[in-house]
Formats: sequence, structure tokens, C-alpha cells
Amino acid sequence: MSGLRLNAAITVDLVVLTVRGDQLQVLLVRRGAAPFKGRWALPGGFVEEREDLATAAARELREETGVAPGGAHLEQLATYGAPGRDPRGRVVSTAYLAFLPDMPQPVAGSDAAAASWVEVEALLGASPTRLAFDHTQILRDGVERARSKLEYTSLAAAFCRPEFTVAELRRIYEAVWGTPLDPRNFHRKVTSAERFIEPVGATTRRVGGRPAQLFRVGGATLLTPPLLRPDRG
Amino acid sequence: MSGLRLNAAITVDLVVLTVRGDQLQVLLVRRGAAPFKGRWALPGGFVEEREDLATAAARELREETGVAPGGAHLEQLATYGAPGRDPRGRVVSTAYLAFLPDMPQPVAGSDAAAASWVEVEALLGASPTRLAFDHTQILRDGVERARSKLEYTSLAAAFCRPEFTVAELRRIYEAVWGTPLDPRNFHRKVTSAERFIEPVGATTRRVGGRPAQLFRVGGATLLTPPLLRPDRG
DNA sequence: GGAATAGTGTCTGTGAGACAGTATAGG
DNA sequence: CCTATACTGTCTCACAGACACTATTCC
Repeated sequence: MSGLRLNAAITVDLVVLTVRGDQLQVLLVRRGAAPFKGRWALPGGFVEEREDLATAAARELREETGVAPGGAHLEQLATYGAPGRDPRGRVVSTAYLAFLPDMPQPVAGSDAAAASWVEVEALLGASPTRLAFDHTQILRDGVERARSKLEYTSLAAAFCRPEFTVAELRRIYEAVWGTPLDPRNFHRKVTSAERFIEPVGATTRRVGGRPAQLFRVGGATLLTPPLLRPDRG
Repeated sequence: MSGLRLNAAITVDLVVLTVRGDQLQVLLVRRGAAPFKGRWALPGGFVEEREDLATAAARELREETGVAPGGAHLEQLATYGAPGRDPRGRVVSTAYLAFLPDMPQPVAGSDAAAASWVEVEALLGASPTRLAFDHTQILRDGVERARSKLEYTSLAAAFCRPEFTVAELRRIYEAVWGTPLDPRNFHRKVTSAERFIEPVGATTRRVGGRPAQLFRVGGATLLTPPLLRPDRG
């Protein structure tokens, strides 16, 4: 036998971000049980026996959104283990961050009746809706990670469908950063960045204006040179 | 009572980095008990009841190095919870990353007889010494985090003593990145970066060559503009 | 003086930001 | 024609990299 003393319950929580209607939104569930019954919370759950943390996160993502593993970007964010964060006892939660394209139907395949996309600004802005547990802090950390990742990596495309236009990609950046960007300079930058996006050959049909070229992701994971946020002075 | 099922043992592991003799080194302990008895491992231990993860990491750091909380930079790195990573059972470990200046005496105040600074290159290079558990991977992640943090933050100074010269700061960058840097361009960059370092007014006494100005850290935490690694193409 | 290290100036290419101007669609 | 969106070209300023040069110490 092992002398190992189990001293905690380990869970995963998900910060699932998407851009819908030029807004950065996060997937929340309404809690059906105490504690924080009726309050919005990040989706999550206990890690099963013999299950890796990343596997548990992918399973939760699939249960909540119907998105198969590999269909979205999923990375570990951070771990939260303050003694009082869950009134039921010592719960240590590893948060994962996911980027999803705008889904055709909201939260398809979800088991939770009360799952919903919520605008991030309403949760972190001036008069924020309070979330359960320390989930507001987890969300804040996730959003900051997303903002920073867009600068140095090609992950913005993870918010887009497989084929997208430069303008769609730009609106991802604008929604996540909350800043307008110059469309012309943006176009020049992303098309000249090495292996960031590559043209598909086709164009969109628009209701007005010149049709746009369609692109898919190139092979690059790092963005060189980086695409820095305007302010950060 | 709570229906909470404790399903894991939660621990913290430390990746304590320093620069000694122009080498990036990490603090290791030799394991005195099974599993992996006699193998080098990262220092760490179980999180106590009612103890925060960060507090546990600071406590471990102090036990191993004698460095008081606040005397070093300490940040959360990542959490490792693969089912088989510890043969004794389900152990979830949150790794913390610490940056220390070169200590006058190696590992002062340590309780472990077998604690030692080890060159990182010997652990991650061509024919690496294998560490216990998944500690080689944790170390790899920590070193990569350190390399990237030096680009965008002013944390390189955390490897220096309170007063330091520009050349000492440059040797930190060179040791962590493993690349030589142009001393003149480096000097111009760090002295012109906003609030990165500020002159103390005094100079060093040297055995040969012009005395160097002494600096201390400025208030800035982010480095604007960033100081990018030479290669990363 | 010579050797060693610290620090400055200068040039050149690249890229960011600003923005004029052109291209291609619908009405 | 006008409007809307996509895309290209051009200008200017700032900074990175390369490296000549000056400054201040010990010998």
C-alpha cells in the first residue's frame, strides 16, 4: 500500500472564449445547487480517476459545447487553491482556456439547460455581475492570457472558422483587445507575417463592396514579428 | 458535513533558477527515499491544510534556500497531474518558478544535506541527467517561461543583487538565453527603456578597465519596447 | 604607453502608424 | 453615378543590428 494522504479534491474549470457579433464572450453555466446556487459560474467538474488534467478539460469542453477534442484550442491557464475558495472544503481547481469559433447554434450538445454565452465586458467592466467562487478572477486571468497570446502567436485564427477573411480576423483582434485597428495596416501585417495565414484562392460573396479573399491558417504557431497592442505604454 | 470526496494529494514543486558563473543553474535535491531514491529532483512538498498554494511554495523556498518571502521573484508555472506521474498514487503538483540572485554561500539555511545547484544545460542538453518523476519536463517548461519572461518584463533584474551593473544584467540575459549579445546595443536599450533600471550614482571598483555605473531596478514591470531574443525565426 | 572594460555616436534596413489612392462589388 | 468594402502604395518616425570611436581605470 501507499502512505499517500489525499488532501484535496481536484477539479478543472473552463474559460471558453468566443467572438460573437464583435463581442468577446465567455461560456457560463448557472449553478443548480449550493454553494452559490443560481449564480453564474465557469463550467467545470471533478477530475476522474486515472484521468489526466488536460483530458478532463477536453471532456468538460465536449460535454458543454459538443466540440470534439482537437476542434478547439485548449491550454492550461493556472491553478487556484486558496483554502477558502470553496466552502465545502479543500478544492484545488486547474483552469483551462479554450478558444472557439462562433458556433452556428449556441452551446450545441450541452447537457446543462442553463448554459449561455455572456459578454465578457459585463463581467469584468465597471459594474460587474459577480460569478461563483473565485471565477471572476479566473476569467480575468484567462482574458488577459488571451489578449497577450494574440500578440505573439497565431492563435487568433482559432476564433475563426476554417476559412476566413482578413477583416474577420481583424474583428477577432478588435473584440479581444477592445481596440479598433487600422484595416489597411492590419492587412499588410498579417499577410506579410511568415506562414500566419495562406490564401485559399476563393473569395466571399458580399452584399456590397469588393469580395474578400479567403484564407486558412498557415503552419506558423509563433507570430514573427509580433503584433503588439496599441496602448500598453 | 460536506459530501466532498478528496481524490488527490496536492503538492508544490519549485523550479529555482539562478545565474552563477555565467551559467543558468537550478536548485535540485537528491531524493533520500523511494520512489526514485538517490535520483535528483526538484525541491517540493505537500501543501498543508489551510495553506494557499503560493504560501506553500514560499515556505518550501525558504526551507530550501533560507530566502525570505519577498526576497525573490516567485510565480506559478503550471500544474502537472498525469495519472501515472507518481507511483504512490494520484499526486497533482503545482510547479512554481523562482528567480534568485547568485547567493554568497550555496543553499544557505537548507535543511537538505543533499541540495545543490546544477547547470541547466547538463539536464536539458544533448545527454541529459534524468530527474525523478516528470521533473525534467517541469524544468523544461520553467526554463522556457524564464526565457520568454526576460523578453517582455523587467524580471532579469530579479537574478541580480540590489545594485548591479549593465554588464552583469547582460550576462543574465546571455546565460538564460544561451546567446551572446552586443554589449553596446544592450547598454543603449536597457538604459533607454522606460523605468527599467535607474542609476544609483556610484560606480564599481574594477581590477582593470573603466569603472561601471551601478543601477537598481526602476518601477517598471513590463519592458517597453520588449527585448526580443536574436534567433526565434 | 598598452590592455581591459564602459559607454557614445552613426549608419542602414525594417517595420509601425498614418493616410491617399485604386479595385471591385451592389444599388 | 454613389456607396461600401477590399486592397496597395507612400511617407515618416522609431528602433534593431552592426560597428567605429571615445572614456576611464589598472598595469
